Formats: sequence, structure tokens, C-alpha cells
Amino acid sequence: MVDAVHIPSNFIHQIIDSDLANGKNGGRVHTRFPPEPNGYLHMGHAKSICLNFATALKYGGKCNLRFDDTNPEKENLEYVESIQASIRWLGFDWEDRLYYASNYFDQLYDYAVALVSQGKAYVCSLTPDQAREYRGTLTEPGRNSPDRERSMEDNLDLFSRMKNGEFADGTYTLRAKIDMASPNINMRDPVIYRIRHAHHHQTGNKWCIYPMYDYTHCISDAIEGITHSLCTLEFEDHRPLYDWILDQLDVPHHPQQIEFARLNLNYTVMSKRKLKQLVDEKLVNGWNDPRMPTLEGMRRRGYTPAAIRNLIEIAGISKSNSVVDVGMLEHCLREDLDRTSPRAMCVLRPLKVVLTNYPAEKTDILGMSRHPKDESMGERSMTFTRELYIDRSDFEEVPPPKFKRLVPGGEVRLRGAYVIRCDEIVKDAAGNITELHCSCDMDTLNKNPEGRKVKGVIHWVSASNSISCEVRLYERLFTHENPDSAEGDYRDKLNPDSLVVLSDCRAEPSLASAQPEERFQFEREGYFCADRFDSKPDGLVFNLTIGLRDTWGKIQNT
RNA sequence: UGGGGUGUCGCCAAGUUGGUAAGGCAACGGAUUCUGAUUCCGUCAUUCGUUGGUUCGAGUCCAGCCACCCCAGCCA
Repeated sequence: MVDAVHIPSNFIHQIIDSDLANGKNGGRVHTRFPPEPNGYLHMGHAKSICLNFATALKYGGKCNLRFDDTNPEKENLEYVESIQASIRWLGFDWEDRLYYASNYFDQLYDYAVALVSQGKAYVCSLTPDQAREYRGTLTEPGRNSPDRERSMEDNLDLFSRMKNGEFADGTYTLRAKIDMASPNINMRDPVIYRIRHAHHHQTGNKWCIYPMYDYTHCISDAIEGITHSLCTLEFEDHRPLYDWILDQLDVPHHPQQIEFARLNLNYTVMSKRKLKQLVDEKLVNGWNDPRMPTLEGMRRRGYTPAAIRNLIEIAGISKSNSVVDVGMLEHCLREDLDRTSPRAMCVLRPLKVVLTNYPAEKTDILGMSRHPKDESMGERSMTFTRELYIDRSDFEEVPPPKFKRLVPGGEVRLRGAYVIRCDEIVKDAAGNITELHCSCDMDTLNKNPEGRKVKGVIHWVSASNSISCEVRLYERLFTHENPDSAEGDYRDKLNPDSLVVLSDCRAEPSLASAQPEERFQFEREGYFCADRFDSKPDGLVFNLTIGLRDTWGKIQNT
């Protein structure tokens, strides 16, 4: 459990401060994160998780995990498990407070009976189509159901028979009796129970009627003693119903619902429907594809929980619909990764370099710090040999202006080793560069050459003393800032280069022991992590989490 | 054209009793650097959707207007 998540004060905390000052709730603060187990958690959920848990932490309160499992047909255990794993991974702990709305089905039923007994709810036989027609429109009031004045006795009997399984799905519903003319459509006698002969992942076949969200959520909150029920903006219109239900019933407590804006990020989609479509149409490789904004995908990609938490912190909590720039997330990521990742060298696109003046049998064992600013990470060693690999992008036969890497006749420093000069370019029959013949200035180990400045520093690996590995390079899934925008299908805005697999990269020997999910900074390239599922000791696979800031690349593109 | 919300710098976002626009991201300069990384300095809203009004004084109060988001599931 992270003990310090700082959500900066926001309008919700101001409400809580004022509640506390007024002695409301006996000084308690109790929140909950209430996912429906009908899919995997994504970045949007992370906001709610952080807000709810961090708020509890800030005020010395508690936060429950409650599965809002009132629609069995869409839910399953796999989601229940994945959701818990993701919340733990993010760094939060609900201790012994894991609940399910289905825990309350008996109480919920009793409360419904109480409502019927008070004449505040009735059994309705309208079909879904009829119900829609009776509901009216945004600008016209609805009409009362013909069943609205059914006697309390008959309602009780019918509701009990609904529960006992005497009726088929869709034949009856239980509706709250409120006001069919309300300008708020949620108040036009909303359905609170429907018949569903479906197996439930928690309650099995015990029930064939299931309570609706609006009816369930407020009562669940009340039962759990939730003080502040935080939810997203689209539920603002539901608040009157939330309060109405609790006002009718003899519940132990009346929580306050407060709404905040969802998290939106540019260059991605967040809707469950679209995410599912990407998976189903194999546009990505599953829900945990490293390009997905799901927490499982981001985890596999190498994102750190701290970076995600930090983004939520700096993005803030408000009520305005906004789109956060992924650049902010990337900033949080690099900030955390730079601090925590040991450095290593890995040549992504190898180009052989032969040091003509370096004896074939000679070798240098070079010690290099794992982190330039954190000595506690220690050192690793690399073997320097006559034949090396450098990255193809670090050599240009015809260099662009301001290029400060290797060029014909030019010098460059091999990081942590010697300064070399390119003397000869070797090409194959097709004119492709196959190797470089260079000379090594043997007097430049750990010291600068006399009388000249060598500006460029590039990374390298010994040809014989390095290991082969696969590297998966990821970019943003979409090329379009707003894939959801009106023009065109979001799938047409997918980035064709979002995944590039490099199968013969050369890594320094110390990387051989990389464990799944272990993170590194490959110097001058970016942050990588060993793939959680595919990386094996004899077949290392690294995922690019995020590249280093690339001002050179930016200069070139302008 | 019903109801509920929101509009402060390219992107987030503070601004609580009206007193003269925080911060972060991005961007742009520059310094340091054996990662074109990191770090470090500096620049970046006479203006708060808009029009009026009240006031010595308004992002903050009042009125009108405009734009955008959400709601007509027996989904959550």
C-alpha cells in the first residue's frame, strides 16, 4: 500500500473539509471504488481509484473495494480477479473490505418490499418498447403506466412471484413510483428490479431478479457507511434518485454523492466498447497488449504505478470535461524511470565495427556505473574487444548538419571506453554498408584526447561478448489526437507503426539475467522492460516503455 | 425548443469573504554533461466564453447571450 499519494486539494476535498468542520459523519471519511466486473480496468479507472483511496488516506479514513455486480450477464470471475490485481499493482489496499453489491441482495430485496408496502413502488407489465413510449421524451412528460395504481397487496404478491421465478425474463419489472412528468427522466418511475434468469458469478442461481444500478448503489453505500460517494459526471442526473431512494427507506446512513470529470487522454480511446473492438478485431494483441490504455497493458509495457499515480495527481480533479495531453503521462513516466532504472547498453540495429589497431586477443574489462546519479545501484562490467557493434543510426556516410556521431574520417567516443575514428566503410555488392573499419585511440580510456574535442558519445556492445535479444518498439496507438472525433472511424486513425519488432538486437552481457518486468534504461535509446510473459532467460524480450526525450530527432524533423 | 453540468495561457489547473491572474505539462532561449538523456537557469495570460450592469475596484456579484458535455437501457 502506498502511504503517500498526494491528490492536491480539490473541490471534493473542500466539501469534505467543510463536512469535517461541521461535525458531519462524526468526523469519518469513508469512500469506495465500485467497478462492475465486466471488463478490464483502464487509465480512466485509475483516476477514480487514486481519488477514492488517496482521499481516504488523506483524512485517515477507509476506502472499500466493491464490485457493482448487478448485471450477471455481462460479468465474470476473470474480471473480478483482474480488477483486484490491477488495483494492487497500482499500489492500493482495501484490507478486509472487499464487498459485492450481490452481498446485499437479500437486504435489497427487503428494502424493495418495504418500498412496495409504502406504496412507493409497483410491479409493471409494460414491455420495454411500451415503457419507452410511456416515458415521454426530453421535452415531453411521460404517462403513467396502467399498472401504476395496482394495489399494494397485488404488488407484493407479484414481486414475490417474480423473485420465485414464476415469470419469464422481461415480463415484469419493479418500478419506483415517483413522477412521470419529472423533467429529469431518471425520476420517471425508474425500473429498480428486472427479471433475469441468469447465473451469477457470486450468487449462482439463487436469484432470477436483479436490482438496477440506481437502486443498488445508494443502498450499498448506505450499508457500508460510505460518507462520500464519488462518481463521474454522467451520474449528476442520477443524484436526485440516489437521494430519493435513501429518503424513502429506513437506512442507517445517507451518503453524499459527488461527481467529478472522467480522465480523457489524447491519442487513445478509453471506451470499453472500442477497446473491446480493438481486441476482437485483432487490431491489438489482447487486453494486455502494451499499446492498450488498460492497466494490464500499461503494466506489461513497463509503466510504473508511481507514474500513473503521479499523472492523476498533477492532472487534478475538477468538473470540466477535459482532455489531458499524453505528454503529461510521458513526463511522469520518464521522471520516475530516470530515477529508478539501472542503465545498460543495447544496440538495436547492429552495425559491425572492427578496430583495426586493437589486437584480436586483447580485451578490456570496463566497469560502468548502473546509474549516473545513484551510486547505490553499483556497477556492471562490459568487455571491450576488437570487434564491436554500434547502432546503424550512429553512423552517417553523408551526415546532416549538426550531426555529431560517427562520420567517415571523424571521431566519436564509445561510451565508457575509447575514442575511435572511422577510416573505412565496407559495403556489399548492393552498396549496403556491412561494416566499418576504425582505429582506436588507445590513450583515451577515461580521459579526453589531447588538443581536440570529441563531441559525440555513442553506445556499443562487444560483438563476441554480447547477447542477442528481441526488442519491441511501441509508439502511440493512434496517429490522431482525438480518435473519437466525428470525422471518420477511429480504427482508420490507428498508427501503422505502433509496433515494430526488432529480432536481432545486441545487449550487453549483464542483461542476460533480466527478470520479467525488470526495467532498464538502454542508454541513448529509452526505457525498456523485460516482457512479463514472453521474456525467457534463453530468449530475452524487451518492450520499449518510452523513449528518452529526443531533441535531436526534433531538430531533424524541423 | 425539457432537465443537469462546464467554460481561466497550446494542454491540465489554482483562484473560498470582490483588491488588481499560482503551479505543472508543452514550447522557446541559454548553462553544464563521456547518455543530442538528466540537471540547472531564463522567457511564456494587461487577461479570465461573450455582452452589459453594480462598484473606487470584478476571473470573482447581477442580468442577458454564446459554445460545449451528459440524460429518453428492463447497462453501469
